[in-house]
Amino acid sequence: MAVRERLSIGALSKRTGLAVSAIRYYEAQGLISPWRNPGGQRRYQRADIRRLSFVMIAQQFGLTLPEIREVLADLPGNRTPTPQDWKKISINLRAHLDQRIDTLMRLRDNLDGCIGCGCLSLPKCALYNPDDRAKSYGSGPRYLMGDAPKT
Amino acid sequence: MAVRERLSIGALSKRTGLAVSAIRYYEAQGLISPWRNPGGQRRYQRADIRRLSFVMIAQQFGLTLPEIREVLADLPGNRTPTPQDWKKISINLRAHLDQRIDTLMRLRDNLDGCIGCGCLSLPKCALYNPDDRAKSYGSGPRYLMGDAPKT
DNA sequence: TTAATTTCTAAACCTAACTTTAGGTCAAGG
DNA sequence: CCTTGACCTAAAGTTAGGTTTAGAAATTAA
Repeated sequence: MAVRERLSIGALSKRTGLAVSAIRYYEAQGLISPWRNPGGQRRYQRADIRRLSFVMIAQQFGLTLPEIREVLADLPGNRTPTPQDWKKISINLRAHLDQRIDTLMRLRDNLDGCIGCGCLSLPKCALYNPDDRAKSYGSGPRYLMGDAPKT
Repeated sequence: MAVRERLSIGALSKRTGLAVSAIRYYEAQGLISPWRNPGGQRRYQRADIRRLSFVMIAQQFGLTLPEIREVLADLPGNRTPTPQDWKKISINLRAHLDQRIDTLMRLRDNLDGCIGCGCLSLPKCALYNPDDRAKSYGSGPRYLMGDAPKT
C-alpha cells in the first residue's frame, strides 16, 4: 500500500532483468496490464515482478507468449500466480517438458542405431521421421511439417 | 553417367520432399551447388538427394544452416557425406543432442524440486537459470541471453 | 507448332519475439 | 527554473528459415 509499491517501468526492468522494450511488448501481447499515472506513465505492482518471472520461466519450458497468456488468463481474476496456482501450472509444464525430452531421446536412440549405417535414405531411415519434428513456425521446411506449399 | 543422373530442381524436390523454394534457398546459403544446363536451369546429381537428406536430418538435431554448411564444408572436396563421413559426423551430432537433453533434464529436475514452492524469485529460483536457456535468435529476451540492449 | 509446364531472378512477405529509431512529453534534482 | 534522465507512441528493423509474387525465358507434351 505504500508509495513504493508502485514501480515505474524502469524499476520493473531492473528487478526482472527484462529490457524496457520487452515489458512494453508483453503488454501489447496481453501478458501484463499496468495502469497509468496522471502523466500517462506505466505503474506496476510488486506482484508484477512475479508475473514477469513466471513469463520468463514458462518460456524456458517452450511455451509461446500466446500460450502463456492463456495460462495466466485462466487464473481467477487473471491474477499473478500464487504458490497454489503454481503447483497446478507446474504439473502441466512438466508434461510439456517430458514430451520434448521424449522426442529428443527417441531421436538419440535412432541415431545410435544409425551410426555407421549412413544410408540417409529418406523413405527408410528412422532418423528422418517428420512426426518427431519440433513444430515451430519460421524454422525447418514447413512442407514436411504439414503445411504444404502452393506448388 | 546416364542422362537420368541429372535431376531438375523439380525432380529433386519430389525426391526429397523439400519445396523448390527451399532448395533454392539452401543454395543461397551455400549448402548445395548445382551446375546449370545451357538454358540456365539447375541440374543436380543423385548424390544431392543424400546431401539434402543430411541437411534435413541435421536440422532435427538442432543445427542451424550455417552450422550444417560448416560440417559439409569440412568434408574433403566439400563432397556429400559418405557412410564413412557419416559415422564421424553422427558422433558429433550425438554430442549435440546429449547436451540438449541434458539441459532439459536439469530443467525438469529443478521443476520437480520447485513444485509447490512457487517462489518465482529470480535471484533464488533454480528454475530461472539463464545459462540453461536455449540460445536462439529471435526468441526469448536477448538481454538475458548475453546480448545486452543499448538502453 | 503451339500450348502447357517448369524454371529463372529479384524482391517482398511471413512468423515470433523483440529492439531500434524518431520525435515528443514527464518528472526529479540542483 | 531549467536541465537532465526516464518515459511515451508508432513504425520500422532484426533474426532464421523459408514462401510468395511477378514477369520473363526454357522445356516438354500434344
